[in-house]
Amino acid sequence: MPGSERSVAQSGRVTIRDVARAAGVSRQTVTRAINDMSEISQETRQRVLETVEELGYRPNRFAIDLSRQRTHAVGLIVRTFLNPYYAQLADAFISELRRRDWQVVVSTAEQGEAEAVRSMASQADAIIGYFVRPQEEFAAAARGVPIVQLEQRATIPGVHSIELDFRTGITDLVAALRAKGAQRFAMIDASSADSGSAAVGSPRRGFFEEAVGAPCPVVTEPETIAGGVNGFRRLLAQDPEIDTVLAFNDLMAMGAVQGAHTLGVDVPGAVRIVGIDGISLGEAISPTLTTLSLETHAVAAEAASILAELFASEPMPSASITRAVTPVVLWRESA
Amino acid sequence: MPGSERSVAQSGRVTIRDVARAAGVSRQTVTRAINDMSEISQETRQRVLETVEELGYRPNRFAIDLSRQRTHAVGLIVRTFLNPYYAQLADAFISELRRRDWQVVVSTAEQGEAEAVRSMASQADAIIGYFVRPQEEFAAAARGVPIVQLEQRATIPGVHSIELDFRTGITDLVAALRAKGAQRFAMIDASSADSGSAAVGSPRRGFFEEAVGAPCPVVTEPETIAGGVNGFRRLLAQDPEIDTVLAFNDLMAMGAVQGAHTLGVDVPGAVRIVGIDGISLGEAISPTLTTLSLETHAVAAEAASILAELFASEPMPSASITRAVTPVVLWRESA
DNA sequence: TAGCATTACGTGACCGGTCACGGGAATATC
DNA sequence: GATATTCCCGTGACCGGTCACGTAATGCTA
Repeated sequence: MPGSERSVAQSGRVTIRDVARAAGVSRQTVTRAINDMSEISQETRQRVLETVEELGYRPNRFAIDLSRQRTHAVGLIVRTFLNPYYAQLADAFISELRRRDWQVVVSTAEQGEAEAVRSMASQADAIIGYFVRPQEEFAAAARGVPIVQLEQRATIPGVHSIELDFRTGITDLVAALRAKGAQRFAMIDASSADSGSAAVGSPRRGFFEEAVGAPCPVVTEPETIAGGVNGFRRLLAQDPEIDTVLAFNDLMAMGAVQGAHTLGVDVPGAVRIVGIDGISLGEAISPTLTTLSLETHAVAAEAASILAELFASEPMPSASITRAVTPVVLWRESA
Repeated sequence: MPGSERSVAQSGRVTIRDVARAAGVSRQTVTRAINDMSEISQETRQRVLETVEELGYRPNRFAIDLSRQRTHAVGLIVRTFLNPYYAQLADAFISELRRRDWQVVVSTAEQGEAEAVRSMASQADAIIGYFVRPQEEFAAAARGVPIVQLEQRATIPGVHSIELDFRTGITDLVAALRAKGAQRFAMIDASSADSGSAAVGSPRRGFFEEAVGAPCPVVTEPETIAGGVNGFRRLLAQDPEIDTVLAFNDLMAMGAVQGAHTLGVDVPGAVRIVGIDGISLGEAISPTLTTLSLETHAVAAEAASILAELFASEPMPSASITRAVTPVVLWRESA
């Protein structure tokens, strides 16, 4: 006769004790049955499992995580899901993190990045985020929770990063474009509405000008379709001879294609248009969009591996870990 | 002299006991300080808070949730983030659920809906999902965790739903289209690749034919841009006189617009094209896409309110709760 | 038949917080 | 001066699991 647990008959949820009592065994034996452990006979396991089914027992995940001291919730912060690039990024992360059996908690940075980090820090064991404001602003809000920053290189201890090697990607792109006959380059840059410094222009622009090697027309627009339309119009007004336009991202590039269409400019016949991102929607327009793909799956895989390393090492290393991913050109019709 | 806690000097994390010891107070006093409770003096609170900062103490969320018996993780399952509609839906849910301080755990149903529900059930207190397979298939996998099903009405106990009133929405749409001169309707329906029954056609199609009142050309294509392109081509080949085309969703409608453009058919001059979804990207093409908006924000708000009701009532009601949301036409350029 | 594994199970302690109490000291009330 | 009240603060129990042990029963060997 097994010792009897002090019964509780608690209202509401059925606990492991209820199952143990009903099956006439101890809590530990129930644990062994549901977790498929050894040191239990086939018959007992069977009986316990049936009892579990009968009572509709569902283990409390908080209790499990608490006692196992295990951690597996990763927070993902992006700017908005309305830009398909971030949606695609999230999609890549979800499948990558799911593979490792990690929970993915998502949030957007609409209320501010520091605020998003702060609230995420109490819910997740690590934070992966796409931030535009300087590291210092949100790093403190993490209160010790490690952050993996996307795109830009991190330098603060505790903040790691997946760096996108735009220099190589854009240099390759320009070279390939030249080989196809491009001569007069131009760019539609994003207005750094909330990016750190003002009039300096984006890094993408810097590498672009560096690769082109000569000063070329650049206009600045908001990161939207409409911005792309406008940008293209302004560029053409500024220099009617341009034959190749790089846009800050795919959304703006799609706008540029639309703008060209409206103005009766043939793409890619008269002007080649290239975006940056690699969203699958680039195939939705005509001509389909040639773009510098940011390789979301590779980024997700690298970020996950950094996290795995972080979780495994004890204590957490304080130095910044950085991995680089190089964008590659996705040749479609617009260039 | 306060009684001294049995010290542990555990490796790794700093716990509430460490803070208590360092500040020379009890655990309860630390709790009072960090949770901004009463029954504590200003000076003590200050001192404890400083100690917290000093030690970098961060409360363990599992322990909190376990002892508070509080629950606030909502799982969101969509088919894929690659379709902007689902991304937009997720965006709406994230901001709605964040407002209520609920955690949002996301997952896609790429590995099958039942499997997604099963793994979500152990991580979340409720599941919101967009499912295409019959309720019976995934309802069991939830093991008692309440589900809110989107779009289709649920009938199984424990499965609630936000129903989209397509009958009203589509009837209104067709009437308005008629008022604008539409006479010969046609539709590009989605092939029910993984939807329950085969040759019957989608509910959207049913309501459309009901509203049109007469048999009209319908072709079936996969739910992609390419499907839309193809569908438009086939429709025109089948009946060159059609003047209004409804597509199953916005992605397909965008494909149809592109197909029309390729065939040299003027939109909306010769043929009006209307989608269903209301994605913001519909403004990205030219002409911009007229569409039946599925009101993602309203859907998110209703689903959240069902959840709030569910969490509040004790025990959880077993009957199905259903709220309806009526789609509204978003008039843009293509119709 | 003593000696030793092996199998199958049970018990106390613990994870890190919170809650319901209880109690001492200072001030107020009669 | 005795009692009541208020303000602070501490202690034990508990949330629901898991882990490290302990132990009884059985089988096998010497």
